[in-house]
Amino acid sequence: MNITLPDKSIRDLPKGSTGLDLAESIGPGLAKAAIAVVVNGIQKDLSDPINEDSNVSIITISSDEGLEIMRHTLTAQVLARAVQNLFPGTKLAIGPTINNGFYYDFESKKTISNDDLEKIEIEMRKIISTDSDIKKRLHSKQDALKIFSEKDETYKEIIINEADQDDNFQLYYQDNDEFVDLCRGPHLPNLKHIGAFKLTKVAGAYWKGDAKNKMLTRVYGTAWKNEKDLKKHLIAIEEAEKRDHRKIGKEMSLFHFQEEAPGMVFWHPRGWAIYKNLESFVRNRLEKFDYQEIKTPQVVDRKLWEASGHWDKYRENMFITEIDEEHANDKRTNALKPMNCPCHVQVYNHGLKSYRDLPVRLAEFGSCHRYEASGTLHGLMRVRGFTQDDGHIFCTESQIENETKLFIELLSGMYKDLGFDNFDIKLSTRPEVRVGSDEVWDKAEKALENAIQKLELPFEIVEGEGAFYGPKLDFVLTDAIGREWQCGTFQADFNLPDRLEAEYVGEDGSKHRPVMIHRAVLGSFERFIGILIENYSGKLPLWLAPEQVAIATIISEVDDYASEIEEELKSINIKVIKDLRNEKIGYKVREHSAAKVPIILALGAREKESRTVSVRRIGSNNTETKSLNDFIAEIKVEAKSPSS
RNA sequence: GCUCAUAUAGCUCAGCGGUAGAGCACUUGCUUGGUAAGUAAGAGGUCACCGGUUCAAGUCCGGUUAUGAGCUCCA
Repeated sequence: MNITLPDKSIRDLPKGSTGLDLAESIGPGLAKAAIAVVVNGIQKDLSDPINEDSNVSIITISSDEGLEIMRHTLTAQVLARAVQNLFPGTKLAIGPTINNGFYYDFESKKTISNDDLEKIEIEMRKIISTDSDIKKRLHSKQDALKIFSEKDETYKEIIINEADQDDNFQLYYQDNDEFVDLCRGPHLPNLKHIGAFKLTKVAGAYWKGDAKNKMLTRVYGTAWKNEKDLKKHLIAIEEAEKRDHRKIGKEMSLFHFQEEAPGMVFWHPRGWAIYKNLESFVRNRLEKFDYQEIKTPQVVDRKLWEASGHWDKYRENMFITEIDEEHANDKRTNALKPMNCPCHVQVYNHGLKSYRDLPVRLAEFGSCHRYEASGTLHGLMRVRGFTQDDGHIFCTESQIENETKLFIELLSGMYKDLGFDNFDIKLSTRPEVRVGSDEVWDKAEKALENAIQKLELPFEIVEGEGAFYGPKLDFVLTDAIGREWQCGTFQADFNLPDRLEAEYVGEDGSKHRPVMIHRAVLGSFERFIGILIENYSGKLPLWLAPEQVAIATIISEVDDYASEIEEELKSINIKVIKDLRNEKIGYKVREHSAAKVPIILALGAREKESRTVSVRRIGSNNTETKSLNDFIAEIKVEAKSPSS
């Protein structure tokens, strides 16, 4: 039979040759490095026979595919075996690979904790050092079930029973046959191909990812082809931890949380300064795009939530308020608003609207409260009290396309000015369960798609992931270290205008339902500020920084000069810290650098004499001396918000 | 919400049955020093909360709350 290699060369091998035979026919080096093959696009074990003319490529650990196979073998054959060696009676569930590593889910009588990881690693290295071959046998369903039921591997039995095949269940063994695991494969032919690895954490995980099921113990690890790559990865994780907004927020005293209000931010002066800078940036942009800003109530009677449908669906996530009976006649049940849209419809409904008024664009910095499950709270990223840069557009179906286009223009400009040049767009289409006719969905999906295409932007379609009330666009930005954050959203809604009876008078003189579009660019201010802090490692651009210039004196004779500069900077709205303390300049520089003040001016006798300033910028160890007038002119321009 | 872990000074952490510790920060004295820590002294704590074991509990046990890592969830 003829085997076609990726370089199009053809080799003639006897029928039934294995991947290993093929590799050997090419060269001994490759035979040694080979770990698996891809036959006609499907990954196979090196020992699998090839029975017909095929396109075959050989996988080594240097490729992404090879690395994944190695991680897979490491978890399924080594980690699983090590845990069973150490903790007999542990049952195996599943052990897949993930980005940069792998995990395995176990059910064990012994609670496995982080302290056990080192012990498990040692056991794993012991197993690897045996250089065992990994062998595969195929079993019928019945045989496979028998093998695992004897071992009391409940989860493997479930997997086999739920599989649609009747035979060819792949079981992998190591040398002595003591350890067996069911696996789709392929695996390394021998444990000596395993590279560098480290177990990273243990955590609970539900069987099959369903909260109704039993909680299993999941052990996570990371694995690479060599020590160098492993180290690189561990350093990258450390770097990411250094920019954790909770850590930086504490260091810079931006905000805090406390027990009495879990998930609600106590903003400190400096953190709130950032918030205000961001808010006024957004406000200016919204005005430019013809939004009208409104403000609606925090506490609203349940009747409105019943009408909007939220009471039925999301009540368990709402903060409900009841008035103490002793103190009020009015015992109505209210809820803190979990979202702004029902209130926005109330504003829209006030006064008769004509088709000439559309589109109506209402915006609100809407404070919302949602009772999020306690385990999901996470710094500023996931909170219970937050403020959306929310907005709702009431328009006709035929206006959706243009509104989409305008929104993307608004959003891309804002992201760019905030320092995010790249973002992806995801278009989510109709889900199985939905409201509205197919005809309307066709039009709405088409409108969103057309708008993106006219702007010549790439996008991805996510089938069936739209909300039940309409299709949506999600905007995902990429931060400085390559992490993705979904922030912006644009959702057409055919449901709420109906439920809350929004109307406009059409050209024909009769009443029609407008389409409502829910949209946000940042998502929530809290979360977005968290993202900004992590993106910039706290070193925010001058216009967003809570304190912009620190004036640090070297000798007390220049205090008056420092005060003069302070006054001048304040007069052009620059936020200044004047540091006249009896400390050395090195001490002052260190302190203000740690506080991430963008600009430090050091003033000594020379500067006062020549009316200059010595400028030191955050992130740089160089200083630059320039005339006070030049500095003022420069900073005046630089500190301007990009929205002004 | 679930699993596991953690909770000691403003911050970072040590202490693990026998009178609460360190570094930094803070206050005061000396020091006017040229770009990431001058120097000395002082002050600062119901050891998260509630209960239990013990002659004796930050220390051991149980519960509560919060936080962390995952899981589930996110209108």
